[in-house]
Amino acid sequence: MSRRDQLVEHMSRSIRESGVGASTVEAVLKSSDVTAGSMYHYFPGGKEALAAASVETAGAAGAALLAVALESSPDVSHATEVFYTALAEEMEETDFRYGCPVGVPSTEAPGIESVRAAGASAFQAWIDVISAALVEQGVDADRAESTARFVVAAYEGASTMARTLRDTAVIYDTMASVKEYLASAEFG
Amino acid sequence: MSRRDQLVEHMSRSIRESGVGASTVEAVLKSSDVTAGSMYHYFPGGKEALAAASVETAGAAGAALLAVALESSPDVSHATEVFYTALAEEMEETDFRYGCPVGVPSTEAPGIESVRAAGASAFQAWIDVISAALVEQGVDADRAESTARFVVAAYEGASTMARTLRDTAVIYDTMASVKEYLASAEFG
DNA sequence: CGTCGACTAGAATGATTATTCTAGAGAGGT
DNA sequence: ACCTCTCTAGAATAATCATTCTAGTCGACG
Repeated sequence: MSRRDQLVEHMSRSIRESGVGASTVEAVLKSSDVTAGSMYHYFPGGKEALAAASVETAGAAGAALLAVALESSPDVSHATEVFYTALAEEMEETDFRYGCPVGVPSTEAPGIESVRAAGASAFQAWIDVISAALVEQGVDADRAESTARFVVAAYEGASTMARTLRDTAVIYDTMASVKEYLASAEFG
Repeated sequence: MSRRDQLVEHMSRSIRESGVGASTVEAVLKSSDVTAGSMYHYFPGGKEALAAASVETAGAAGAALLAVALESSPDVSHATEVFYTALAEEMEETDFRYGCPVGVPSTEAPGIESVRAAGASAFQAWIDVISAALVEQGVDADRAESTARFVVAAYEGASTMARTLRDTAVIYDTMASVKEYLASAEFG
């Protein structure tokens, strides 16, 4: 793993835990065992550029994961179950320490334009993948797009609330409602 | 308005815009025209205590607003429309600058225990108000509670995404889905 | 072998920050 | 008038941070 990737990885972890504002490059350098010189070689834009890169990387990884899941089993309702369950399990395993690597910076630091733009690309990519799967299931394009937006929004909100309430119930409840919605509305 | 309230107000605004981590007491002091001595008189716990107080205040205000809205017209679907529409309009009016005063710190800084606890109280209070209104509408208690959790989660996620995408479409789409869900599921 | 360019080390710098401290103003009671 | 208690002022402090700088190392390639 290159030093650049190490930096991105550790910055992402720090952002998931504490957000961009409270993440320090000093801590990231230490935990990733990279020196300042190296970091400013790869990221002349400094902390902001590193944060944006970490959002971008996480966004792409999420989109890839979604795409793979929906490829092997194109049922959006089933994919919903898989992703929400994975989220709930990770929350419990990590004692609710980590938020979404895209959702956290997007909520906290959209004032940093490069971070906001990376978050927007990520969200849109996720929406596109889900929307395409819905279209595949016979939903018309407009409704697929708006449904996909709703699905991602519900997921992000559930993640935030679970971490704050320190309880996965909101994840399972939201999952159940989204699935009910998909069952009742998409094929009606 | 007391100096204490000024501090809470300006800290809340700063958090909504930039999160807790990137909010500085220096800036809050300056914008609220209060000196450091006064602040540490009211908040011996410093920045963290001020942030927690601002989350608590915003949570109570939100619960009161919800309660009033649901009292005058106890239809949860209608209240949903009112709140989502208000959110979308505020987003446009303020150029997507401000996030939810409870959701932002809860997403970013649940690692600060006092902030997390204040956020949890706020979310639970909102859930309780909505749940009570659903029970009033004839929904059984368990289902009311889990539906309320879903409603709040969807709202928070929509707020985050709208700010990042700089587009209110996700708010209206999420609102439509939540309303459809309420219509199809709660009285079935 | 030598040189060039990519990459690294890590101390130094300068700015920003939260917090503390000392001193005192002002109201309200006695 | 005087005392006391709450609150305010604002400079001083000490720590932390992002970034820059100088001086390299190392490998590839002529």
